[in-house]
Amino acid sequence: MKEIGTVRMTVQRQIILDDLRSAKTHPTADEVYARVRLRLPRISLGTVYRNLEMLAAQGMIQKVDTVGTQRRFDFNPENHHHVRCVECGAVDDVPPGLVFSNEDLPETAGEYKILGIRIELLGLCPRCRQKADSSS
Amino acid sequence: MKEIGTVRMTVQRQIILDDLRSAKTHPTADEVYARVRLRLPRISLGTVYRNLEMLAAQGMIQKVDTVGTQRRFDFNPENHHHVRCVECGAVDDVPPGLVFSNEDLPETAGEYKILGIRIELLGLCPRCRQKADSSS
DNA sequence: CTGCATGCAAAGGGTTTGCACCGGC
DNA sequence: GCCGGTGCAAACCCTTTGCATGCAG
Repeated sequence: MKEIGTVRMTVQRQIILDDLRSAKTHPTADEVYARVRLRLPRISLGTVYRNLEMLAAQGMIQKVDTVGTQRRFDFNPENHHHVRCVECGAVDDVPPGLVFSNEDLPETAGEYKILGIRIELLGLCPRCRQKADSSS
Repeated sequence: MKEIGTVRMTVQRQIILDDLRSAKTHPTADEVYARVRLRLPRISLGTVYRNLEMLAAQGMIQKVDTVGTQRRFDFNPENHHHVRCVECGAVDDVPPGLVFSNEDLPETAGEYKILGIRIELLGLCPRCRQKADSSS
């Protein structure tokens, strides 16, 4: 168990958090980097990664891990699921209760003790849906 | 839509498939590589990747994508979920029907048209469970 | 013979890290 | 002033790819 010392609120961290909260999307680290750089031209990508990771560890934001693609981040730390567009990679929130609520979690599965579940819906976003319709 | 030509059954592909089917675990590409090399010392890791990918595309095996870790492969191509041990990374099958059956899939979520779902249970394997108990 | 598959090695892409300096508290 | 944070660049790690050669059908 590693003890964490004091967490400082640096300008960088503040602006990263601001950006995430105001964008209300699910950006990747480099998208955050690109935007934050407009306000803080000398910030480094490493710092962005470090801060996103740390903010997630503090429970102030949430990591959205998706398989085979870049990690994304969510300003909303509440536990909820995500949909990913298989065409364009867009990620959005799933209305709560739609597919699985945590009460449904079994205590064990086979010989495993269950601690959590990761769910990722795959689908077509409105935009790509239209494109698919009009091209068929 | 890319047309696939004839798929040949090479020695390499046969042995990789054999290995996966007899191991009945969920190995990573390099674990397969290590074992197959005992029988085929000159095989390359690239070939292992290419074949695993191809066998999965043919529906003869299944990819087990887990977030933030190495990809794993499953000799069983049937659609089923997996549990991953958060301690040691071990991956096992979840008894069918335990958490979610595909009939439960909604057609839409928000504005997205739903095509599929990826579920990954997180837990403690029997071994790590014991370790945790005895150390507390 | 044809063209898919292989071995090798290099490139790729996202993420992490070592280090010296910087700046919150 | 102390110690966590930063910028920079290099390292990492898994996976993919280009290319000349090999071999299945």
